[in-house]
Amino acid sequence: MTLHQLRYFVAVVTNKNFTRAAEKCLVAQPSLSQQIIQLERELGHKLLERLGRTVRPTEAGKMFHERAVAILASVDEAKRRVVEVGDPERGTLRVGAIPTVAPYLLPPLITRFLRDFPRAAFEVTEDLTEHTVRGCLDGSLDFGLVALPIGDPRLLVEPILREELLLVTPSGHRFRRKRKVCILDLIGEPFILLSEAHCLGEQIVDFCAQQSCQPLITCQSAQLLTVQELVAAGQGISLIPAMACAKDKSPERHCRSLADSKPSRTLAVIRHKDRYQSPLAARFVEALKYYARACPCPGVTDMAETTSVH
Amino acid sequence: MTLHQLRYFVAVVTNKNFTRAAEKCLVAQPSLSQQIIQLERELGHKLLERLGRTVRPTEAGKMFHERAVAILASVDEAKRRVVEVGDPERGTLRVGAIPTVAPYLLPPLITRFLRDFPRAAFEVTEDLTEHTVRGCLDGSLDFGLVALPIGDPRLLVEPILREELLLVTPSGHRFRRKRKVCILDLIGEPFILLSEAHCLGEQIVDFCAQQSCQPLITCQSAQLLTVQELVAAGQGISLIPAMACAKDKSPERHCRSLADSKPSRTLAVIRHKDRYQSPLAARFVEALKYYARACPCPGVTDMAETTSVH
DNA sequence: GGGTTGAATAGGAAAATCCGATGACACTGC
DNA sequence: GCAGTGTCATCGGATTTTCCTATTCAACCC
Repeated sequence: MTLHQLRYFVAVVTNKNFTRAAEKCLVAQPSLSQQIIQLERELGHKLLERLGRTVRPTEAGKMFHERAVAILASVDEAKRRVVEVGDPERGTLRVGAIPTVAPYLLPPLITRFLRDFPRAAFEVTEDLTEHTVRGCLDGSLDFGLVALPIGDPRLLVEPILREELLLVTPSGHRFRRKRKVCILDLIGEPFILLSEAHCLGEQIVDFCAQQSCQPLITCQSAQLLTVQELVAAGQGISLIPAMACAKDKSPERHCRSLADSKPSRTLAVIRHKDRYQSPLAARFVEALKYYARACPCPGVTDMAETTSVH
Repeated sequence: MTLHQLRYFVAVVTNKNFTRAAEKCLVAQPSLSQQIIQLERELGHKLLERLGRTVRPTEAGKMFHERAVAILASVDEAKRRVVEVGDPERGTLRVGAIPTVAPYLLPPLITRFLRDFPRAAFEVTEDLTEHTVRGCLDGSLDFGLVALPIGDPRLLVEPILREELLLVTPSGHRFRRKRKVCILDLIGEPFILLSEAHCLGEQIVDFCAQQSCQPLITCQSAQLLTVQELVAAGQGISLIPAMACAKDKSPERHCRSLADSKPSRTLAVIRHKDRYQSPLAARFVEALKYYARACPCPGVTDMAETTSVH
């Protein structure tokens, strides 16, 4: 058995296809096929079912895949830890973050962190909550930045900051003339919602349902930026995280707090409970908390020193 | 990085010597040297300090060694689990046991188990408590049979049976004429002790100290069998586990229970808390408990259904 | 059926690994 | 000191493994 064989096998399972897997692994398809066949021969079991056009793992294959991913992650971690020995400020931090957080929180944070730790390096992976969680579990991420709630008991969840969701309206909207806008004012208002694939989209729907306020959803978009631009274009109003509003300098739209029940979300760092945390990673989490306290952005409040919840 | 390189590296660390490691790995020494050098080059760090005649790992090397052992164990486990898929009664059980237990408990148990599960296989490793514990921790053993106490919090400890330590005397000893022998009768009596490397040796010393009874230790031996033979040869008396007495058919020595405070030890199965337990391994632990209940040997009592202790 | 997609096979090239012989170095014993 | 020994690194060539291109074979799709 070879680590290459494990890599090839994992690639086939994730791509469900030999040819694409071979491309990803930068080898020719026959080479990959041979290695898989040899792996199966050594183990004495078929790992993959080749049925016509699709490939999927057998029962044994599923089990083996799980272990193979763990082994590869473990190899990777061993390598990275060797680099860290003797210079705890050197190393690569693999950070996952959801798309509604990553562009607003990470760039200033990473910039500042690299000023203090110039020999650190970053690998940022922007993806939905589900994938970020999976990355933390299988070891391909050191930690993830996501919004609560997070349920997995294998993860350590540290709340970092609470972020208000602000009302964003086109500049010329009639709400601008109101002294205050309440949640129930949104009823019947054309509303632009983030796709429910994002946890933020879900959370807004839940919040509105709780407040018995059903806005008139006119449009669903996959990106926060698109939502903002649609608002500017006069297609409706929306609720947007405070940090996204703070970054938004466009004169065509305007952000404000709701007057009565202010919706918010809590961002948290998640990481695997049992996995080793490098000194550098620990420093980054510290920096993150410090940043939350010092954040100049209105609508963002740091968490009181909470103990970790799972 | 290659799995072979990891194996070679681990072999060098355990043997503290390239040449011997190469022999163990069934390759020539230059091949092994090259692979180690390449591994070090890839990681960008020296892993081993070659100082004159001895080799020892650097700081980075120690850390990497720990991970390498875990990775290799994990590869091994993945292989073994593939074999188990589809036939949960097939597989290899890697059992560790201390020398004062292994020859008395395992042979009948394994014989009986193989009658019920003929497609199972065994790999028995007989070694002192410390090594057995280490094997369970690093994954080279599925479980271990040891005597309490066991302190490591990463282990699951299930007490199996309590075994009395019986007094063994030469056939013609004056104790044979006594109706009962008490612990304090042993004072000043020539006593043959098992080497304190064995936990049993330690336990007997502790027990005697507790009872303020200091026998006259005339001889320390590394094997239980040697102790028994020395007793038969009239060199003294000793305390021997009940199962060892039951196996002992020699007419030259005689076993009996102490009349007052009966010393005993508790045997337990230990295994890693987080590691996967194969169905077959679970069946073996069951068989072990069943055997403890049905054990025909006087001085052995099974544990009441206890919850696992750590 | 002809076209397409995708995995296996074949044969030879390229690369990695291995081996024996040898060199370099330190320690040992006289 | 100085030969002797134990031990790891280096060298050149043999062996084995891996990889690539070209091709075949099988399933699916019109």
